[in-house]
Amino acid sequence: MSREKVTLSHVARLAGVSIITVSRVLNNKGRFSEATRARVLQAASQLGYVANTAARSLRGHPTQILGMVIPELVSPYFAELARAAADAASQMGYDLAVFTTSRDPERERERVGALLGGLADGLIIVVPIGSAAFLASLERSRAPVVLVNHFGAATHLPVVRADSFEGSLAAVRHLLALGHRRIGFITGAAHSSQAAERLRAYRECMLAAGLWDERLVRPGDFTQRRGVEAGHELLSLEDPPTAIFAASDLTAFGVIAAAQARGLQVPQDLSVVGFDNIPTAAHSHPSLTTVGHPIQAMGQAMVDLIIKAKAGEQVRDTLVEFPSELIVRESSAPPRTPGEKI
Amino acid sequence: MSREKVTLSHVARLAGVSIITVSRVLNNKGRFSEATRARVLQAASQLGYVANTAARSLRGHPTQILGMVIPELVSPYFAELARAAADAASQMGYDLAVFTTSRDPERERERVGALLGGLADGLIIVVPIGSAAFLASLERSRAPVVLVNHFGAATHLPVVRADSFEGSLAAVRHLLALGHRRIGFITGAAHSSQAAERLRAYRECMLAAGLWDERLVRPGDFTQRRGVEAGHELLSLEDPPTAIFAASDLTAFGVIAAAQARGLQVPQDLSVVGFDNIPTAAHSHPSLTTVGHPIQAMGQAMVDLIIKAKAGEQVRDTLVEFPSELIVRESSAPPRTPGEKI
DNA sequence: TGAGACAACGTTAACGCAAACACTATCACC
DNA sequence: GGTGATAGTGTTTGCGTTAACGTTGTCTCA
Repeated sequence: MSREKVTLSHVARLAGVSIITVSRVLNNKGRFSEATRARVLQAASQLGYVANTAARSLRGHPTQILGMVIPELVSPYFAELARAAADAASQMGYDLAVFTTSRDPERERERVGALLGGLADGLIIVVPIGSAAFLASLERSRAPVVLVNHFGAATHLPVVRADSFEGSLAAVRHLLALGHRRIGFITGAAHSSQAAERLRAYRECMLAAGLWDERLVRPGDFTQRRGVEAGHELLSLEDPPTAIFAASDLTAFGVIAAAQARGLQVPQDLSVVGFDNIPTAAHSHPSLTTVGHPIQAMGQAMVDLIIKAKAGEQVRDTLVEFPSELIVRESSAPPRTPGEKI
Repeated sequence: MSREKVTLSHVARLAGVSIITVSRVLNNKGRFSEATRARVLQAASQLGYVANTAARSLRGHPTQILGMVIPELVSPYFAELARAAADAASQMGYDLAVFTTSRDPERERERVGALLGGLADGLIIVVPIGSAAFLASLERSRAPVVLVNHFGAATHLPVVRADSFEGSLAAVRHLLALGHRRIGFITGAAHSSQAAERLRAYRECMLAAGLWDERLVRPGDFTQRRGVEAGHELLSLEDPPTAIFAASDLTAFGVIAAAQARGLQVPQDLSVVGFDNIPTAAHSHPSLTTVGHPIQAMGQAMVDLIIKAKAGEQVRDTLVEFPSELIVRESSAPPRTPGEKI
């Protein structure tokens, strides 16, 4: 019923015991009589006492909060990743605080420091922010940190990542097996290592098949808007592709929209394959052939690693890698043979 | 270069000054000579000093972190809301920590308390978690809190919300004006007050037009999956609707997928209108007619209110309400007249 | 009956930081 | 040459919590 903050000493006074006794009862740690326990709980509840997290943390008590830094919230892939981590954390009795990457690396560094300086018990970092120096300083801090989808600078920090290469290879081979020869590709965002892997797989596969053509590759940024644009660009070629592999599902949907806007049918006139297996991919028409990561398992792995690190287990140089998997749905089919044009 | 945590006193020792001098230099507060400043900064950087947020917070220093509690990350609407809040917060020099709602109300209450007990300077709560009692206890705590899209129990806490009624009314009237008479509706999640408003507008409008038919209303949950199902349900009626208004864009896309799977064309055979104006709505084919909220402005309003409250300004009973707006795109058109069936 | 065991609770200190206050030079000025 | 202003710096204290240790009281058993 008080209006300002209630501390242990208020509860203690009301219950007629010492501060430390209240602390023990509320933390269920140490010895106390049943009668005391009842009185303390009654007093605490009457005053609406809530422990001050900052003080606890200062004293070395864990906050039960894990921090997660992701590039953005709006992208379905990152949203799913965050959800998976949140689920796993919740199951282990933690809360997950999600932050989006700051544009300013200096500020980013400060924030990571602040998080580890009492706010969070551990940190899940989804993109390699900043330099090798930054990673090195994280290492030195000995804080429980796990990097996700990190392919960059060498580090001893534990890493959870999903392969993009094999899945992309499977996607392109799937299109080749269907009989496609002109297969377009729309890349992901320039700085993304995952995007680089997807492009690498496409390039390698097309080169091996003797089908590489630079004009079939268009830059993208994982967005649907760019998918529409790049789709039109590819379909405007004098010798347009019969299939397009996009580095994200959103981009793939953009391609489908572009194709439909031009009066083309998917998959009859154009096969489209995405990447990410976002929820929408299964519930669109046509449903989307795509490559997926085991996101639930990745979330679990991140949280497990953090908790292990907190418990003092050795996690240096741990690398947990998950496979990507091709999921064939309706948006990919054999190309029309020359004879059966509309 | 140290491996354990570096405190002010370490920096002080290395710089050959007292703790408070280091504090002053790093916070750029109070007086100190240029020489001292340089030595302190050098020492701090050499040791990799980062201020301990918990200790600062305990001392009354703000953390520059705002907390936000949303029901889920994966829904595009909430993701956009979080993004808007994060942008606004960043602009004001704050970081935004996003939490998803816990299933357990007791745990939720604890967490909110913990956040306000030293972790965050303020809290943006997107759904009315729990009871009037919970809101009352939040009020008593005098912490900077703002409720978003709260339509429930009476409270003196500041509220930012967007209208859903007028926009929904406009959507249904738009379909009526196009000539539709059988207009289906797919609701949002059962517990959502926004969903209730959208249904209320639909119902009121259809009743007023003398077109109300209970069978045209199907329960939904804002998801695309459910949109596919409910779409098939509606289109399987003996007298199917010529237009469907869905309480979310994802659901609307589900309806479109269902229609297309049945060989129907949108909008020629079926008009579809969504709600939320998610980014995808503009870049799909057909692009989606929908109702939108001014999400950027809402995010700004949330953060402004929190900051005002922190500064001691009176925000009791403040209600900032934003209008919803119909955005007409390609997915809505006049119904086929009886004569022009396929 | 008194020594010892142990349960129940309290006192004190410390976590890292910054505000309040206190102190010492240095300098200007009458 | 003393007064006071001011710049630069240090000491102390307390934020709310919990760990370590200390104290008190009760009970058991030889």
